[in-house]
Amino acid sequence: MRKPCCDKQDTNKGAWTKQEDQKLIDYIRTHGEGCWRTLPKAAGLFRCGKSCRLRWINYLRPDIKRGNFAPDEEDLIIKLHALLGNRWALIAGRLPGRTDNEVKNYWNSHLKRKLISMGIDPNHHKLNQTLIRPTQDQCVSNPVTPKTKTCPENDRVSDSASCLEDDNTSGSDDRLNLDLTIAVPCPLVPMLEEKEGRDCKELKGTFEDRESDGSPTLLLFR
DNA sequence: AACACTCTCAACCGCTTGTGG
DNA sequence: GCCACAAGCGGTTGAGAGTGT
Repeated sequence: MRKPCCDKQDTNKGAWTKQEDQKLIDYIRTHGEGCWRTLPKAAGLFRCGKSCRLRWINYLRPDIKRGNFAPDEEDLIIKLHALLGNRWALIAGRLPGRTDNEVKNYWNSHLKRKLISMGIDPNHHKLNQTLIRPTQDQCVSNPVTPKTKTCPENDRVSDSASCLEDDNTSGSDDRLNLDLTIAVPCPLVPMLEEKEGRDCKELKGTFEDRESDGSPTLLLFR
């Protein structure tokens, strides 16, 4: 039988108070992240270490990007989900400033439903046979760049689905190579541009499975 | 205004994975 | 290789906010 991660009798549960948040922030600022098991006691918190870790990672970390997901982020999540499944931490790792919890919640509350409403199976990212696809009148494909369909409701998602369909039919190549277009978060653009010495507002990327752990690496290029 | 219902998201729980002895 | 422990992850829950009637 596994030992509980903390003495449940002495721990607070539920929503965090401002004071608790401040204690955690102050402690981590001084001592850094790590050793979550001993942190609560050291920081004077009556919380279990896991709870502290979660609070920090999902809410208090200074680099967290809050607010609505951009269409580009939505698109990327859908593509990554098709690629990786429910591996939220991996997906979140490709979205700067987003946490696994946030991505998971957004998927469950928005994207999943969106795909379903469009007749796409969110688990397998395949079009249901019964789907009534938008007519030419409703959804005009750009003959030059299929990625820029103009469709009411949302085009990017349908685009993701169609692109994934293509991916699925392209055989069982082990090497992942998704052609993606992502928007770089605004605060990062100047940094990137300085580093790259060029306009980086829109970059193209591809995933390549070239790391020993098998996780795909996002390579940016133009 | 009051109630019911739905939605969102922070937080919890339990399992898995990684690491050091 | 085995064990114990800590950290990480994904599924699930529930409180509170929002919306409809």
